[in-house]
Amino acid sequence: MKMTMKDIAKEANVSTATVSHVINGTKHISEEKQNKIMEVIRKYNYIPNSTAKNLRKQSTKTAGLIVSSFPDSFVTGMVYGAEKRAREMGYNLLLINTNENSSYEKETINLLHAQMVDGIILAPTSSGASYLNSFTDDNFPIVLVNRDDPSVKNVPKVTGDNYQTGFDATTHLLKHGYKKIGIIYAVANVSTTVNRIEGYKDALKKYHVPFDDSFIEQGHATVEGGAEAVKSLLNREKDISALFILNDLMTIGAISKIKELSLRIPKDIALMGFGDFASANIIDPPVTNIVLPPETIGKTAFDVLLSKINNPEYNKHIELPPTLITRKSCGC
Amino acid sequence: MKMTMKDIAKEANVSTATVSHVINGTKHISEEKQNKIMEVIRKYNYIPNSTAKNLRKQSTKTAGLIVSSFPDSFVTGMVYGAEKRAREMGYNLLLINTNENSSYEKETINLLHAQMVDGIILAPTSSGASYLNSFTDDNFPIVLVNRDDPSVKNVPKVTGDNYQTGFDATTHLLKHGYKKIGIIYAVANVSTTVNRIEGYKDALKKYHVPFDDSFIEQGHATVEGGAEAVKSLLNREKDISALFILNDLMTIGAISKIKELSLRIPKDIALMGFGDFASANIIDPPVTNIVLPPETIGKTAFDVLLSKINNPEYNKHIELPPTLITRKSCGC
DNA sequence: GTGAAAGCGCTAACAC
DNA sequence: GTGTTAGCGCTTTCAC
Repeated sequence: MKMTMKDIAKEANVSTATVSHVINGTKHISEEKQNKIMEVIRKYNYIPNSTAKNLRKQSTKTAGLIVSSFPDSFVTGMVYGAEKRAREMGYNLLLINTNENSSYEKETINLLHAQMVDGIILAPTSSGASYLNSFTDDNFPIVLVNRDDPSVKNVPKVTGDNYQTGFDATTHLLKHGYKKIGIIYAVANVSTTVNRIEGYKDALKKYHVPFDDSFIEQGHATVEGGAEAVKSLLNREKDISALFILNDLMTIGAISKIKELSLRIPKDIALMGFGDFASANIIDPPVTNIVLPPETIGKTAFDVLLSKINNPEYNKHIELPPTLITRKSCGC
Repeated sequence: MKMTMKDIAKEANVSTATVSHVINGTKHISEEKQNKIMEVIRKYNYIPNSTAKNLRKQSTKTAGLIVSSFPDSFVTGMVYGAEKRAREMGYNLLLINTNENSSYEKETINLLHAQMVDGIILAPTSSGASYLNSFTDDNFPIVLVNRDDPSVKNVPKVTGDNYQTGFDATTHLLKHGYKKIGIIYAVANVSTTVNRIEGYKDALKKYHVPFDDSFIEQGHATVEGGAEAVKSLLNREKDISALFILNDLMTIGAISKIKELSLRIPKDIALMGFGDFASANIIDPPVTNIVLPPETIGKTAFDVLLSKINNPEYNKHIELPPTLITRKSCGC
């Protein structure tokens, strides 16, 4: 049978107030009653009903984590970091995957806003998140993660430094002498993609290499998508000598296609991937990647959410730097 | 300002009951009042407080998904399948990762049991889950996923057929003529490992190959762990001619180590991996894997949870069959 | 130190 | 067709 605090109180011959106080340590209760109450609690294995507690306290100690592309290895890492941190801090995490579906995203936020959650960590879809302003204006704690959206005001953000990522990756390729550098990306109109391309452009500019937007190709964020993107890009631009690929699955697909085309890496075409997938080192040749720390981003996002919950004025933008892991595919 | 149903009722000159009925469609309300109410609701962008609703209805429309090793690609796939299905069915998912920590698992289940969740999908740790019986006896809906634990009664289960996985993988290697087949695994005392090894033994028996338990090696479920396990196994058993590796990251580590040892795959040592990782096809040689469908397992687990919620007597064990993806590493 | 009781925001039985 | 109201299980103010 399901026990309530009332039942416990009755059996211990005290009031519910007293029971509540010993459970939460909110007031000093005589040792005698305390012992008696704990005994009854243990006897029935009683656990207070969180729903009732939540209603009363207007807080659920759970946060929403809304991502838009799962399972992508980067996103998975973020989820891991956030979940771990949440747990450490006594929170639970509601995981929602919107699959880049913006109207589902809105719906979800509305739902979670209705008290199910103390705050939300959101990796927005590509459709823009300015509708969030009605929530943030209301001081509902939201933090933007991974993807930035400048149109949302009054939110803290945790992202990787995608501009620097694009800049460093491109510079590295440029230093190896490659000038015709293609880019393959998956999701348009998100800061991760846009900023990396900005960095790419600026690196080209610095090296006086003209920018050509037909060197940029979009594809699906899958192995097959990467293969197809390479094919269509190389078909159009035959003298591309290096590739910067913004997604790990696509990198794998790209390598597959390049080998199929009997092109040699890096001799005929050099390769720079994004995100450090496990097999990067045993592929022939080992693939050079530029990485952003997904787990740290997730963990930090949760910390930032907590800051925002405790201080509505907290609106920092934390940007984590990239790391270049050089192996052979870039010509190193 | 935060609106309540009472506020809406007052502004629309009706009772809260009427508001509730138009929101939930639980009774027929005159079109006139209905319109008025909807208008007020929209005006304030009102959303009913779920906590209050949950308390009243004794149901939260959220389920707990407790996994013990995240982010492992198999687990990630399961999470994806379950989350997707939950969403389709109007449920939310609370994701918890116990990191193989059994006492944290217990704690979590206690917590979630206290009304935060309508049921739980659990991939138990290796420490045994018989303590669950106190919950399942109470008809709290729990489904075991991925890892089976026969000591838990009155639960439905969704797993891969791990016995068949071990049997088929081993048989395939045997048919290629390999007799000295090593096994590398990560987690001891879980059905996934134990049953695959059972299948391995039975396959050996069928081919009249003696079983030798020093052919079995444990390691960490990481790239490095796989490398080390291969090293120590090959050090001990020099005439091993094939390897069955139960975890994808370990497979990658193993390949790395084998190449480092200047051994050729499959000539010197054949390889059978588990789980179809993206790069399997572009590694040299492409690696043969036996796979169980993580996404289907996750999706099915959620369906089964729903069945269990609706029918406390539902206790089926659904076992999904493996698929062999033959490439080159096995000698094919 | 302890208890009575109000009230969090909703649903649903019941009355009209 | 609509309103009144009890009550879900807890926390917390206020008396004592």
